[in-house]
Amino acid sequence: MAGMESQAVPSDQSPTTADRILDAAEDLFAEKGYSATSLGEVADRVGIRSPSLYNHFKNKEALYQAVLERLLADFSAPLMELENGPVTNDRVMYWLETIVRQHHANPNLARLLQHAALSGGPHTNELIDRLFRPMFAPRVEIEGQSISLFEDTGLQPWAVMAFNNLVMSYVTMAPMYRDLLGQDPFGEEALEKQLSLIKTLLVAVFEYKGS
Amino acid sequence: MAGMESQAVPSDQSPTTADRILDAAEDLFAEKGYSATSLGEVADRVGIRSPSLYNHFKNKEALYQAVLERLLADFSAPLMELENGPVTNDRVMYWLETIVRQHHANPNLARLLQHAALSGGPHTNELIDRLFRPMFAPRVEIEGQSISLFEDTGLQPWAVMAFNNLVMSYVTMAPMYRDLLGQDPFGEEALEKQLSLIKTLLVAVFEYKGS
DNA sequence: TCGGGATGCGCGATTATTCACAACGGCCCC
DNA sequence: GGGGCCGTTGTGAATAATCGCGCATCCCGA
Repeated sequence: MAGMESQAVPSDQSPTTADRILDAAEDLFAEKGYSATSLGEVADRVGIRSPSLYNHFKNKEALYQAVLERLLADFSAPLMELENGPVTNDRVMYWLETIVRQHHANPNLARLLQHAALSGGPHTNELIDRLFRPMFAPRVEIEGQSISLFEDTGLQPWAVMAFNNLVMSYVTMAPMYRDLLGQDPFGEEALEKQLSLIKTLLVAVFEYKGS
Repeated sequence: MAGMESQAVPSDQSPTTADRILDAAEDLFAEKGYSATSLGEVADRVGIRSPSLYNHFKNKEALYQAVLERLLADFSAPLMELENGPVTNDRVMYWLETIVRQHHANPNLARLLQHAALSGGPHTNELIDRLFRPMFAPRVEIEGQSISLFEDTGLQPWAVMAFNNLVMSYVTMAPMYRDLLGQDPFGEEALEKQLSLIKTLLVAVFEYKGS
């Protein structure tokens, strides 16, 4: 789940111990949250003893920050791409699809963010600043009447967050989907269904001209 | 936040110690999750020492179950009401509004559920069974073409879950909304905005007849 | 031989849980 | 009405487990 992240190394060689620690820690932090994750468990997954972790990371907090950094690097890319051009309906649609696929490929960032938001701890702010704040920075230009549907009602930022929540909460609620819908929530079939649903919603919003 | 729950007692008298423990525990479990919540902190909020908790609850797990029970009793009511009649667009709309208001009034159930889903622990199943499973039980009758928009594409349960996620993730992401939108996410103004947004989405879906 | 990395040991803090015991209120019986 | 009694609710002390983390040591490959 956290295995095939960005790697600067030439690809074929086996990952360094530090990377394997990051992988294990990412999964555990995402699953149980910061304080409920024990370094002993991280070490167990890597196959070393817990004091060995300190050869690679200063302490638990530093390990968490490193995990966060690696995730944020991956996930802030699509938005920067969106803003490299006019914000049309089509490109918003494409951006949303990219995000959905990305969270399906690695659900851990959504889970980490959800843990942070729930406990309102100090980690929350960095995540907000790096993931969402850029969305509401003074925009280059917003074109088309579609998105301005919300703009003039003051609902636009709320709508943006709503679609984000739609994507991320699917991932954070995945175990529920498995049991309720009887389907692997991260399988190809489920991905197609979620994409189709979100697109339907988005198109409906685009075509809706007010009651 | 967890103060004015259902009370069988004549109302005016001060709440029992057990109730005050439940209130404190509910807030803490919802904020930090099960294992990150310490009984010492619960006891502190009540104003007693932690061993005293054992006079009212067998152990930590039993306390958690009691908290859950009280919440589920409150939150499963609206759905039962929905199913006491034809499932028309108007009544679905009304049901959704009720749910939104309920989660705004007490965000703790959504938070508890989110913690459970994230860690996929044993608490998840009971929540699913009591909150969501009834939604997908063989229905009495679904009327109107609106909802069947999803039905014949096999997306209907997904759509139901999507709107639920929309409501619940707003609550679990509340700290983010406070910082991003600069507004108390549980204030009256925010509630109106979220209601308006969700209604807009729902109407858009109702009126959308396929691209 | 040198040094990065793994280890065993152990300290101090926190945690859930148990237990013996004290305060207190009501209740029966004389 | 008063004295003994008991059940409820509180307490401090103690226990065993777990955790983050520091330290001295050792191993192994360059």
